[in-house]
Amino acid sequence: MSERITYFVDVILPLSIPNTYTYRVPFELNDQIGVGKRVIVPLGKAKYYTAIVRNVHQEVPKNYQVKYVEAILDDHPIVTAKQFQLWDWISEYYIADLGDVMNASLPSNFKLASETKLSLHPEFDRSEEGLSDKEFLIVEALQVQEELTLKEVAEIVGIKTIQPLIKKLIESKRAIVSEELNAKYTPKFATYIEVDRGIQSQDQLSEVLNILEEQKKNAKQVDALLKVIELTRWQDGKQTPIAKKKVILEGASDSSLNSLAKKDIIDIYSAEVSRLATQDEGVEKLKKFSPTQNKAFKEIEEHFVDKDVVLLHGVTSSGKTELYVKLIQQALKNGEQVLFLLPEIALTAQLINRLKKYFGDLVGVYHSRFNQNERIEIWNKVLHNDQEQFRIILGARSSVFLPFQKLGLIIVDEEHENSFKQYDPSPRYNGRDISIILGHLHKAKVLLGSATPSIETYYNAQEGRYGLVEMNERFGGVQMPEIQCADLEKETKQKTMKSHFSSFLIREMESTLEKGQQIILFQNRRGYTPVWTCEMCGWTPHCKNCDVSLTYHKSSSVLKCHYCGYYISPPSNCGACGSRKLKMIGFGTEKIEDELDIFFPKAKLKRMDLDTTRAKNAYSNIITDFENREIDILIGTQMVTKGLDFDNVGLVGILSADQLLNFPDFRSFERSFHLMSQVSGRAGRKEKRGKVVVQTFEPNHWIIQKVMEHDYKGFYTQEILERRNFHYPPFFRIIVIKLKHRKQETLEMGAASLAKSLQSTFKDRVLGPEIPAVGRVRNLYIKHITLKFERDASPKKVKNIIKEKIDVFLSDHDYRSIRVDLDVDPQ
DNA sequence: TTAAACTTTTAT
DNA sequence: TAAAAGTTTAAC
Repeated sequence: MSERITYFVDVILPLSIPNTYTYRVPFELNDQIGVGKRVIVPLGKAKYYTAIVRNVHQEVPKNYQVKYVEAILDDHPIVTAKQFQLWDWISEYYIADLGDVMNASLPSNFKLASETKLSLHPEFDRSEEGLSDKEFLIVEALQVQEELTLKEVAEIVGIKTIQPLIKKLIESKRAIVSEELNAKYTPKFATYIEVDRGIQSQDQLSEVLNILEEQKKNAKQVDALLKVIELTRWQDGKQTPIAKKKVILEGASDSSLNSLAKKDIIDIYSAEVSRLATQDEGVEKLKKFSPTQNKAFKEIEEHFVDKDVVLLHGVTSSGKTELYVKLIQQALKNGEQVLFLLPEIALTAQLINRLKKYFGDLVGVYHSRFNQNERIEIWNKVLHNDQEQFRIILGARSSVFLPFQKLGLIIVDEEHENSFKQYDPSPRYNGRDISIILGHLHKAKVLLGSATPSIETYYNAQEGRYGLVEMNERFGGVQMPEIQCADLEKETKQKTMKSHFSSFLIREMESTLEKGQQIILFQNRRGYTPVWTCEMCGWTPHCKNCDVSLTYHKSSSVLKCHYCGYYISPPSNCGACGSRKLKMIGFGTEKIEDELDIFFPKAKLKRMDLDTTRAKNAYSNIITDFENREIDILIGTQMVTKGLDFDNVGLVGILSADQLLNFPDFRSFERSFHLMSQVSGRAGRKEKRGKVVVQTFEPNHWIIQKVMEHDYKGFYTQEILERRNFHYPPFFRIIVIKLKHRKQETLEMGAASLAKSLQSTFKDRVLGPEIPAVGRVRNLYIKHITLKFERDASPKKVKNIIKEKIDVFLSDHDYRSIRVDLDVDPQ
């Protein structure tokens, strides 16, 4: 046995705590302790948490009494050294606590936490003497149900502060509490059947059957055995076990199978199975590249010789996916793992199936719709570098946290999408940017793909930091769609508008429908929210917790707040002047649907937005219906712009470009260009040239002109100038400090004071404090301070100063209750 | 006065 | 994250 060395471990707790905590390892666990393993540790008076070992050492901590590690959960590390490096980087760059990074990384079922349960004291004599009403209620409930969680106790007595009550019950020896630690991940088991190894030859089997058949009462067992034999597959003298469930489904009875097992004719046993659906191997072969694709592929390979990151700028349907497939094939051949990142909304069944056709089970999908147990299985497969499954991870931003062993290639498709950025909770990371760091750690190559690259990425490519490969032609020579504007100002003057539809758009829609083609209408949610308003004085009902007006939801007929979920039924008279004349203004997708029903009574309409796709299969049902041409007009938000390939779309309509353009932030032009170009890309496939109609009051706006001309470079050239002139990314880095407090006054004074302190060091790089578009959410007032730093400023130094200033600020008694959140590189 | 609600702090 | 400690509020 090893010596009695006293080890300590620094662990990361899954909490928003700035540092690691140190625990002592009991001697008997010395042999098993290790970095990257999960341990159970006590925290506070009674609670236990799952923590990750970051460090093992022998330094005795001063200043506090160390507690012991309670247990070690893993035989092998579940977090790799490279992951720790990535966590450290994220924690530093995004100014986030390590515990938050851990929470974002680990599937939550890896974490067990203790739950406090209340039960009767064994010596409690059940007398009700001296019990208060509430104590009596609890004791009574405990006589029915042995254990109660604290939540249940709170429900029974109907109050929130139950701690004093419980304390009393414990002191008077009527109840006790216990901590229960429950594992959340449980492997799934299934029962299998095999023919006993002793009787596997044809002769032996028939002999057994003959013996069985001699007795009439064995008839059922004979049937069952025949079923087993019939279902069992043999290969090279070995049998593949079959699921017992299957045999029973085929008519064999449970009891006869058990009797057969007793007679050692078959073996019944239980084995761990995967929750992840498996299907067949990849079948599709890669088609021959077009000359454009060939050229692009060669260029990518050349760039990868001396550059780690390459931007593939290819217009919609230029055949980027095939290039990805070939790159993936090469990485697989080298025995490397591949990460394929996509924005969540682009992770559609269409794309997943397409990749599965090439790679079969080698593709594993990882995103938020998977349950936590499935995520653990994927985690383990990636960790153990499984050779048969999950060589390619197709996932949303959080898949950058998987425990890759040998990552060779990262592809980030739709690189420009702002949904790669996590907004809440901390860490507010950008999946695209992290993938570049991750690539660096693994010495893997990173390919960023987009039809409309982000300004930052394109700039990096222009500067030679990234390799740049362009594909300007659509595959098969399909023409780019023809984009036209509907001039809303003109039509409004001429009174040819039909509600929110221009006569121009309606005409185009009519002729498209006549040709038997389909239509997609795009409508940005913002600015279209339907609001309940008083016709007399303009009053609208507001949320009581947030500074926003309530929006009308037709399906449930309520006025709802988007920020906190507060809702009321629509009032019948005005809250200001008492008038009974209230009506809806603005229009959402629902309203458009209604109106279209009047204009095009024969057309089949479908709406696709957050409301209609909430149900599990709703999304793919709509897609399938559209593919099968059971829908003529599809109306939707952002969702319709991503990852969908249809080949009968004759027309795409953008209902209001102005709402996009006039959004007040520095990215609004970029976002408008991306969105309009992306939606346009849905029009026209397979030989047919599609049409796009953009409704706008400003048809001469330069962004709209660039969209119409399909001129990305023109757009970039002008936009990058604006960014340089006004000190925005990529020339400057932005950090937003968000301050929140219940009291407006405290917040205002605090924000001003912090801004002043920052200004003393950073001068005019500090902007604000400003009240954001929504100045109060969930009863908290909000103020933003924006910091802009030159690209070459040391991020480390800058962040240390910011942290220090905030620490000083929060140590002020007046301001310490102000909540401070940081957003580095906000979107 | 007191119980309950609400805030802030702390944990190794 | 959750419990303890500290502070405010509402009810009588």
